[in-house]
Amino acid sequence: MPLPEQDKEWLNGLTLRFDEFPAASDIVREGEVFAGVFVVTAGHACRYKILPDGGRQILDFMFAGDKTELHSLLLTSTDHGIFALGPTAIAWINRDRLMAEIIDHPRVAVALWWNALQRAAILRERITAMGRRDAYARVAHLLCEIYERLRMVGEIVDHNYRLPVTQAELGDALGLSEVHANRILRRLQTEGLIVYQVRNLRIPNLDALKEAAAWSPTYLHLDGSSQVVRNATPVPPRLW
Amino acid sequence: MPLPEQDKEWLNGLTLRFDEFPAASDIVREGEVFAGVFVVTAGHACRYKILPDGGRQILDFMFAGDKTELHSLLLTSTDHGIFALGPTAIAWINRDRLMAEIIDHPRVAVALWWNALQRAAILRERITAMGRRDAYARVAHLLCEIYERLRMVGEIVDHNYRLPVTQAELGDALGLSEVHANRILRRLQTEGLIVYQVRNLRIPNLDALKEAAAWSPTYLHLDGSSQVVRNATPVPPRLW
DNA sequence: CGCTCGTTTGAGCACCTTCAAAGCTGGTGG
DNA sequence: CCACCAGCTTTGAAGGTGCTCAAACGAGCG
Repeated sequence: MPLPEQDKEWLNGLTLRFDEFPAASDIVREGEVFAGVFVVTAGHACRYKILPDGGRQILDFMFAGDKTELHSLLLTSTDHGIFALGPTAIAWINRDRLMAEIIDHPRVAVALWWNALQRAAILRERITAMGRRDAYARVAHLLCEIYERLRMVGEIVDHNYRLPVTQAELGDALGLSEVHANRILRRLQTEGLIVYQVRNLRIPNLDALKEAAAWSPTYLHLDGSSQVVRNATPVPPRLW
Repeated sequence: MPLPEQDKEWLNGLTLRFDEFPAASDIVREGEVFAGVFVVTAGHACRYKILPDGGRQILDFMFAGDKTELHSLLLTSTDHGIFALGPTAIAWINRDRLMAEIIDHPRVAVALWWNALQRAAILRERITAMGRRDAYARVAHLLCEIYERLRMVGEIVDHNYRLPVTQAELGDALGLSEVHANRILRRLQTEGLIVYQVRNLRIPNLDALKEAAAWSPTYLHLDGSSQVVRNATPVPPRLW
């Protein structure tokens, strides 16, 4: 996300082809040989796993600018699927050229790397929420995180964002039942912390919601990130 | 972990200095500026977070061969601490030389990269367990995972491994209370799936435990990994 | 030998689940 | 343009998994 404009354009040149997926369709199926690397250019997707008993766990969300890690080079098959929550557009990346060109674009390499570290931090925060927060704080926390992540890519309009997620999916992301996810959302609504209608979320008072979630921005590592990317690189350019 | 012997030796040459930590001590404190990269050479450590209300969440475990990701280069401060569960020895890595030498050792770069991908996969599996498995399967699942990870580094002796973890810590890792963690362990014990005494765990019938946990090895990506590392690299050598 | 830390067990309770059914809403076809 | 339909949301009621509080037991250590 925190890529300077010039590198973004350069990245466009790497695109193999664009693809679109309708709402509620699989982009990558669990267990299949990983097709390649892609970037979400618009829409909302998520990674998920299906358990033997049919249960589903949503692992994390992917918004515009998010990319798959470079699994395909090293791992033979995926351990999870990727699912388009709403209509979603992606750009498949030419792996060989990506690899080859990264040498000349240290910033991009650093950005990719930084991105992978941030994703891991998000996973750790999710674990923390699922293990040690109750359903109320957990839902509030996730809504805060999505807010901040969408804000970074300019998808927050007047404290509103689209969240094309059913309440069952929200539950699957947080380890809650559909019914309980609904009750928590209703409670947040009656308390005035959110206004959730037709898959659109409005957060009138972000600070209040963050308070309820005990949300802290540190795990997103927003501070130093873009500087690092911008200020040349901490490693010799030719390295990457 | 799946590093060929020659690269291991080479890695030894990169060590800045060795350090030892007693049981139940902090190796890295949460929020501090990240000191650097290190490898656990012996012992058992874990990453953790402390919540505002005092609750603790253990994020994952680090055994011999596990290393910190290269956070220190890109992120200004840690979002989590690292804690020595038992007496633990680590090797601090000389970052600059690591960076510089990686160029000439593509295998090592790939191994590091693969390692980061595997760690993320482990985090995703943990999320799945916490969200969609009950306490019984969750405990069994973690014990299976630790078994397999320790087996890779040769720390399983006759179906036994040391697990220098209190039951409270086990609970903190899985989102359970100390009391409930205890009850589940006792249940696994009476069912003959484990023998757990003085922080030593014996698994008489691994398949039975895996069955109880609905454990599948895919997320560890053990299959292709070492081959990839061994078979030169999928990318031009000079790249990494 | 006493002390501290960890384990074990009991009892009561709460959060969250499951099951069931009714109310909505947006999309589709007649 | 209306009616139907499918999927999503909402609400109620009952039950269970796992928590909290509390206390006893054990074991290693100074």
